[in-house]
Amino acid sequence: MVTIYDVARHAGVSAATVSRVLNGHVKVDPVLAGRVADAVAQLGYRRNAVARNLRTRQTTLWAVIVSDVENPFFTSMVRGIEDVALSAGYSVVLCNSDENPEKESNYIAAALAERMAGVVISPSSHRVDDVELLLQAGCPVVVIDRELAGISTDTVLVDNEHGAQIGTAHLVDQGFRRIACIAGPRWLSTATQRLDGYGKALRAAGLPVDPALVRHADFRERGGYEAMASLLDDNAAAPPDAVFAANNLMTIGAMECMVERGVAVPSEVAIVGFDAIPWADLIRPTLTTVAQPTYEVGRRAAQLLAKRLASPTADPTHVVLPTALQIRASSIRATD
Amino acid sequence: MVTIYDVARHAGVSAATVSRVLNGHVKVDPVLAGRVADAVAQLGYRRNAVARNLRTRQTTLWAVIVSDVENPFFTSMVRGIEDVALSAGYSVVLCNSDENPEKESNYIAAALAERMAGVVISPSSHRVDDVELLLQAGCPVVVIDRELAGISTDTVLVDNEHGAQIGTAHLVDQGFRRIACIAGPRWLSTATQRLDGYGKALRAAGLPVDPALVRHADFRERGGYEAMASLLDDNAAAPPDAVFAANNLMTIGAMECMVERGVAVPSEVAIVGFDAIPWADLIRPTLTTVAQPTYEVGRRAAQLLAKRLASPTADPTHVVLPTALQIRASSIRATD
DNA sequence: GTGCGACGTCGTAGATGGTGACCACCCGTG
DNA sequence: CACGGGTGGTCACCATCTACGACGTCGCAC
Repeated sequence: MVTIYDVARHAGVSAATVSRVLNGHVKVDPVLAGRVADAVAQLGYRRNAVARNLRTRQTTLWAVIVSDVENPFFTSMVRGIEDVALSAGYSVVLCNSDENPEKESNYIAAALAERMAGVVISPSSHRVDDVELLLQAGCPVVVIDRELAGISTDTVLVDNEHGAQIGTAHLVDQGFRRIACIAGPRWLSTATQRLDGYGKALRAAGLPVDPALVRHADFRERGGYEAMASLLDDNAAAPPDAVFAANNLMTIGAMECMVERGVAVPSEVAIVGFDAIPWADLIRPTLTTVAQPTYEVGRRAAQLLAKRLASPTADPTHVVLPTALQIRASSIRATD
Repeated sequence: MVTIYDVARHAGVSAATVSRVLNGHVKVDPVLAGRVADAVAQLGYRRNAVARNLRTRQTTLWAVIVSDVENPFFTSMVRGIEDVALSAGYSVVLCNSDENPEKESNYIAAALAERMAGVVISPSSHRVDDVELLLQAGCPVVVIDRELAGISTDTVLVDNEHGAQIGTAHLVDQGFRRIACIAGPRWLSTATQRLDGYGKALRAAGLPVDPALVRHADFRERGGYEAMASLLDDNAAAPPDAVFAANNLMTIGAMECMVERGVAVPSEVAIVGFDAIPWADLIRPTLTTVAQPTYEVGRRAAQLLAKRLASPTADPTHVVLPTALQIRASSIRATD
């Protein structure tokens, strides 16, 4: 591997001058600069970021730790982060914690060990100590999608409670009365807030919140499927006439369960899901969803991180983005 | 940030001894080792991977450069890579080249600069020089999904030609005669091989390959949509009765175009897509696809990379995995 | 019991590649 | 000739690893 010294020798200057040419924040005689540039090209020199990072005590890498790369919600967000990061001169490395706190811990340790410039994380765990570690080490963190209690960082969330409320209220408006909820894991703020929104909408309509109509699952397709199956099995006497599913993959799972069992949607059971679903227009019936501005969540998070790197001591910013109900066929009550 | 010297001082030993305890491949007096471990715990020491990477001239990071994170095909593959990498002691960082050769170049430069241990790449460009750079620098590369001509690396592909052939032949078997093809970018091996398979199936059935029924698009949803629109517009006199779409997102796009225009699938135009599509069972009609073993592609690629790191001089391995036709409703000819 | 050699363990010091503060030098100008 | 601004070289430093050498201990032989 060719080093800066090889370049210096080849160009007949000192290594420091090569470094100056490479970084460009100090003036160098154009003649020498030219010789250096030639030497770099001829030798095929590429600077060693590892050595550079060690000396400068900083890197240009951002770690983005998402809880499920296979969920289109997160990949769209990543695109938003990337676009901002690249234009700010940073590179994004994506880490998939797979809803697994242990993997998440490992990636945080790696981010710390590699002295990454910053971290954007959608926490898979409600534990706060790993993130605390990052902050103690002076590594800026932006928390997205999921709130982390008891810790003060820049945050970008969406209005989960309100989104769930309008989604559920829409079902109420349509005349459904036994509205079930497939909620997420109890320890995730997104899950509890969406469950709260569901409850609020029911109470606002004077409807009871029946525990028999609420299931907690894991935000995965399989979990949604099983929750739906359990809702149908356990309420055979008085089945739900509608379901509010707290994320996209669980909505899919619930749909698959109903298709498999021949439950007609929406005439027997209507459904509204949280999170947009790719090609929702092709699914029959088309799915009513509470859409989040996923790309925008990523973009804002990246902007916050860039700003924090510029001024580390500013007060944490909390951004809450709005959701929007997109009404399609799956939630429309058949007119008798 | 606490360094190995701080630990050494605290434990009353030399930094070298701390290093030995940390790495564990040299014997150290258990008493000293214990003191070191205590000091590490008390001070909250975390070793600086940057310095370590510099000194050892190696890292434990793999760069996985995919051409589109938003395509479920790639994310599933990434999971396969991850699972192997983690169990082999490596961490995976995911880079999204977004089908953009320039971004790809940047990420390769970053992988090189950061001296990553290895790279798994699904090339967005047919240019070979960037990958050549990696190889010259001694960084092992595994190419996946797309062939890179004129370069010798470990490779994991699927049998694109055969997959396309059985997909198209299935349409022929169903009695369709004007079978169009929405092909991918001309410079991607996956695209040309699938187009070849399409042609082969037609010729085997004694059908002509009509250029008016072939469109090249960009493997994106939008591209599939536009290609379908163009196929319908330009062949208004004698429209295609079936379409073979060369990847998942373009299949979706083509479907959306047909839904929008009220073209009935499969009675007016049937469709078969390459690549599985998530929740294909929920789409109406359900989609016939040529499925690839995506997770397995990732797993095998990771295994090859791990093996290459162990023995860098072994001959390159080429793995070709089979595809399988999954027949659903979108390709079934209505019986008159 | 003493001396010597072997072995095991630890510390010292140099190396890894690059950066930047500091200093010396050159040249132009007053 | 003195002064100063601009340039380039020297060298210390970033945090860690490891080759080498030193030292202590133990065993064995005389």
